Amino acid sequence: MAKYDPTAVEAKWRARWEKDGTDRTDLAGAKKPFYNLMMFPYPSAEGLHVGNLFAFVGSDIQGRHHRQLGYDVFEPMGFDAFGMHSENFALRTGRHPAEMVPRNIERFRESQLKKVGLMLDWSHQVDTTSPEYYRWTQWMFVTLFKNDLAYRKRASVNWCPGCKTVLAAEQVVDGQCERCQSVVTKKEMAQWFFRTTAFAGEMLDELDGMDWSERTKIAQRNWIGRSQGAEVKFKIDGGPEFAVFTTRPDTLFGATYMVFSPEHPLVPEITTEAQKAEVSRYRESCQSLTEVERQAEGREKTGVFTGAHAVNPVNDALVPVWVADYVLMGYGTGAIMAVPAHDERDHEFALKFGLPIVQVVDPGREIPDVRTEAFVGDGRLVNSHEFNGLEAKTEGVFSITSLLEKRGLARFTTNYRLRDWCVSRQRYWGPPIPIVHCETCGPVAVPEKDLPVLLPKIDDYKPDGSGRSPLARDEAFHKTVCPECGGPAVRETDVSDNFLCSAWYFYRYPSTAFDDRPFDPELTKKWLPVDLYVGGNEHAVLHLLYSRWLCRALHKCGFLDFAEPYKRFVAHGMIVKNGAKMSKNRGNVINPDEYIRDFGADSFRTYLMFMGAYLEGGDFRDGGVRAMKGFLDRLYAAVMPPEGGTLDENPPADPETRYWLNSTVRAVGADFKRFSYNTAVARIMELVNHVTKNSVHNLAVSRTVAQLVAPLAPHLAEEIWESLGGSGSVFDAPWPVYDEEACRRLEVEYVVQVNGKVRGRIPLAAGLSPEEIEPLVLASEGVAKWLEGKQIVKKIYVPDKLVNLVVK
RNA sequence: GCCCGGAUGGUGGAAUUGGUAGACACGACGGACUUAAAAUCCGUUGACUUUUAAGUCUUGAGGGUUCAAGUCCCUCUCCGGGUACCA
Repeated sequence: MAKYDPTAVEAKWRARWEKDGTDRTDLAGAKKPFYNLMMFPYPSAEGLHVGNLFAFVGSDIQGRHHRQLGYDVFEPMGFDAFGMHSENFALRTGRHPAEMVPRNIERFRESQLKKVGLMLDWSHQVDTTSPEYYRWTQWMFVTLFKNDLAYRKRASVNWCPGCKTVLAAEQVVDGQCERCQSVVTKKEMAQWFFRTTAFAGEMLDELDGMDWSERTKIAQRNWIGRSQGAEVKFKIDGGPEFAVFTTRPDTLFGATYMVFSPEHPLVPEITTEAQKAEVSRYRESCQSLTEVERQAEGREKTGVFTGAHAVNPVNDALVPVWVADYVLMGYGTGAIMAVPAHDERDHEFALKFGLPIVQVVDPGREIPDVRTEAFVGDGRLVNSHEFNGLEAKTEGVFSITSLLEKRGLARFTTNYRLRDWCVSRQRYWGPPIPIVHCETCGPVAVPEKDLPVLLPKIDDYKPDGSGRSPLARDEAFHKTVCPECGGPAVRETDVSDNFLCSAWYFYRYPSTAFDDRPFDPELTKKWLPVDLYVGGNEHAVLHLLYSRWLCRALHKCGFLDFAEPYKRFVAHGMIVKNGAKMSKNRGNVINPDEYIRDFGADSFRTYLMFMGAYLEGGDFRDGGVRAMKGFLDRLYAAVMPPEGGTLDENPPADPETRYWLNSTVRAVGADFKRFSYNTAVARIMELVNHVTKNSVHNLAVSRTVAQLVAPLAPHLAEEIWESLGGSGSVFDAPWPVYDEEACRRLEVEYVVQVNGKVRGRIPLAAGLSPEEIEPLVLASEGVAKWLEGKQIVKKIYVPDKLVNLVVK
């Protein structure tokens, strides 16, 4: 059998594409722009992971197929090279990130990415660590600062003792640092924040109409977490007023105590002399608790009494005020009214500390005693004086809130779970935050003309845990003058979270040629928002959330005329090996390089896509790539002229061949459209099987096969296309048009069921009427015996498919 | 706990709107070629009863709707992912 040599063929086409500029896009001249974006990788020292390739290939197929459909596809690539992943590795190996990173990038691009056969336009590469890029990352910061979307505040923040830096809420996973798995603690520090909460409501509302994978939207919805309720005003007996947030204002009469978060600023003020020592001891102990300790499964509630009492505004009842860490300062007002009868957490707390439990909701059915178990459900109010009989509901807007609002005791309000994005990092390997602290002017933005604030190359870049970046040790870096008053000043020494670098990289790709603006308005108008973004769902509440927020911010500031960065986002699945998640610990990580070397990129790509459903994920099996090489060999042999022969240049005449050809074109096109790559490969296999079995040697058939397989196996497809005299690149040949008529079979096999059980199959001409079919069915052998002595009470006909006879 | 996915042969996985379950592969078995092996090609391959032929069963478990259920509805089990004291 004629085989092809992937090493030679792939090298040939890599060189050809590069020479001809096949993968480069004329951005200014494009008529039908299609911006095909994939999530850029961070250039780790380990090299590209098979998961990266799975993601990239699935995206590349979309890019290549859109090109076949006549679009001008722009498919760029870059490197997300700032951040702790690179820096931690550098620290471990003792190599400076400034030297290690460029080498990693080089290796990623030249030895790996370029060998995969991705249709990447390398003339627009982006590297987030280059000053030409991070100059504009800093510009983003300055722009946000000037528009009051970036601010500095002292707050209790997540501190990773391993990485010795603060982290955003999104980077704390199960109480641990996303990068190094250290247990995260709380630390009170002054930090830079972006006002992500400012757009929480609109970002949530916008989700409904967005063309995104549903599970990604659900994750964002939960993370933003809207809850509607009321803020109710209480007063400390003989002290200040304070507000609580509740989604159950209807249960106001059931509030038997109040709880303040340990960090609540009113706590020291209201605590009585007698309780001072105990309260301050408790507050200190909360500070030192880690997230893991605080949230430990089944952890008992803790808290202390402040000695103060609050006045319930509806009945003037005095209730004790407690401090407890189950109330969080970062949510609502940092204080709650506790209704132990109708809230599980309050109930647990009340039981432990012997606080009263008053039932105010009557569900109208038998329930356990609220003294032993909280009742959380709908019903009617009781023990609530003038509110008795009103509807009580666990969610929604209640009439009772309006009543309270009229009396000035409460107001409707909406709270979001989302927190402002903490963006400062006490680390070295990131873009310095472009702010200067001046004693007289306060924090001042570095003027745009002075950007970038260059990251100095320092040898001692180890974080010291002091709560300040290693840059704070470099006086030459931070000693400066105030851009406003000219007085002595110090630079901000923290660097930005690297999620800021990745929140805007796709605006930069089209505009890499411009050094006087982050993105060119004309090109941006033409190419953005991104047409299709394919990536992993693990970024649902990180990169995808941040980049949506930044887009909205830039839109509000007048730099973009759209508020959503991606027209469509598709989340691919995760790939596992032999049923188990891949990890270094398990030692079952796949090295893509070896497979590509041994079997070729085309076989590897096609196998990755055949393995399972792209959107669900797949299971990588060892023999798979080899088997796929076997298929591509068979495909090659099937479509090339037979030994000593030629291909028929007439259109195929045989109806069977016409059927297979046309229906495969139809099916593969539909499969590409819905990311169903595994079935697309199966369809092509069926067509190839037909061609082989029937020795079809036909030019049109062969060329079509090359086009069908091209997005999957681009090198091989080009090789076949060229050998068969096709002009130009196979990707510039218009996608074949199928003939609907030829997709129909002339003869079909009817399934005959009796009472829903299959009793026979008869081949019949397609398109017959029930009347024409009936006698043939009744007479057919195998069916007749099931009808003997029975009466047909119903007949169901499904055209060209099935007859079901219901008998008695 | 809550929110999403899943569960189909020995294995990975197919199955547009309910209409032939197991497409397409892998593996296994048998055969051809070969001194032999590899490679390649051809055939068989859900389970059970049984000699053929035929029949029965079969999409995690149990119920239901329907002429017809992997697909729709209810209850439950297990697995994967996300999230977690958010008032």
